[in-house]
Amino acid sequence: MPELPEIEIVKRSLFKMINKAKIIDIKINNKNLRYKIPNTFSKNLIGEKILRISRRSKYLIFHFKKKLLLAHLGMSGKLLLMRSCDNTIFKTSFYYDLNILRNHNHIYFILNNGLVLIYNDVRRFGFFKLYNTTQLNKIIFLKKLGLEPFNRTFGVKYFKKFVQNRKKNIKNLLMDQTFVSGLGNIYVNEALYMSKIKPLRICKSLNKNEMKNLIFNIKKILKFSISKGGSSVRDFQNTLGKSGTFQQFFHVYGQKNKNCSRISCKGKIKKITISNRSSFYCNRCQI
DNA sequence: TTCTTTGTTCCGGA
DNA sequence: GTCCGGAACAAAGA
Repeated sequence: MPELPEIEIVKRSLFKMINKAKIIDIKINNKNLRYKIPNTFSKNLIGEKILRISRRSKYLIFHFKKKLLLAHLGMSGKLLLMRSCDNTIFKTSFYYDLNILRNHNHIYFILNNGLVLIYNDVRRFGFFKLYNTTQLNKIIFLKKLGLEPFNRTFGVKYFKKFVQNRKKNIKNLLMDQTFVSGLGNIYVNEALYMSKIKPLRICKSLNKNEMKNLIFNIKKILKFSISKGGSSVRDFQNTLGKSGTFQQFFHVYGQKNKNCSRISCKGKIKKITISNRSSFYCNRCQI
């Protein structure tokens, strides 16, 4: 379930291993990802050198001389690197001890540095889209996004202005990618717990201190998770097949019926559904 | 067999 | 026109 920290981890491991590599071949096993991969995809990418890899929200961007490749991992997408052995790479010479089903390997990018970048996605909700431009502001997916959480402008002033006349609850506001981009269900639940705010609170009702604290905690929790290699709940693994450990630090997500981890609090963690998504909160310290 | 899970888009109602 | 949230999407595990 890749959210911002997980994508950041993937970006960093990719950068180390394949930045400046050239794509020399592409094999597509399944075109039917969230958007169908066009027939021209391989032809337009073969021969291109990866000049830079960046991240915006939960999107990965591969930069080429005159093109951009936008990638989204959806819910279960994984990018894996494998070492190729000469000319038999598609038969037997991939080696991996990961618990990953090979028939969910949808795309193989063969690189000139002896590595193969594999896109694996059980649910096929992820996508790749190639653009004939190097300008990020031409990409509609990115244009719609709100501020990055680490942006300095993401503060109380921005929050106040955005929630004016809004009736949304705070959980849904934080999930709204046009408000702040990169958070998903896990980090929203955890950030609200840290901030002692109940997920059902109407966003307008937060006072200035609560807003300030919540914004601070969002930045803090994302940074901490990145430092732990992200969370490995269900499907997430980084590009080298390593799992993150942030899930060891969850206080509410998946903790239904457990005692609140705040020493002075005698509350219990409740699970409710908000907009078809599970929400977890302490019934005592989150107000 | 049914429910749950994930992020995003689409669509209908207020 | 704007805002909001439910449904849909794929697939697997409980």
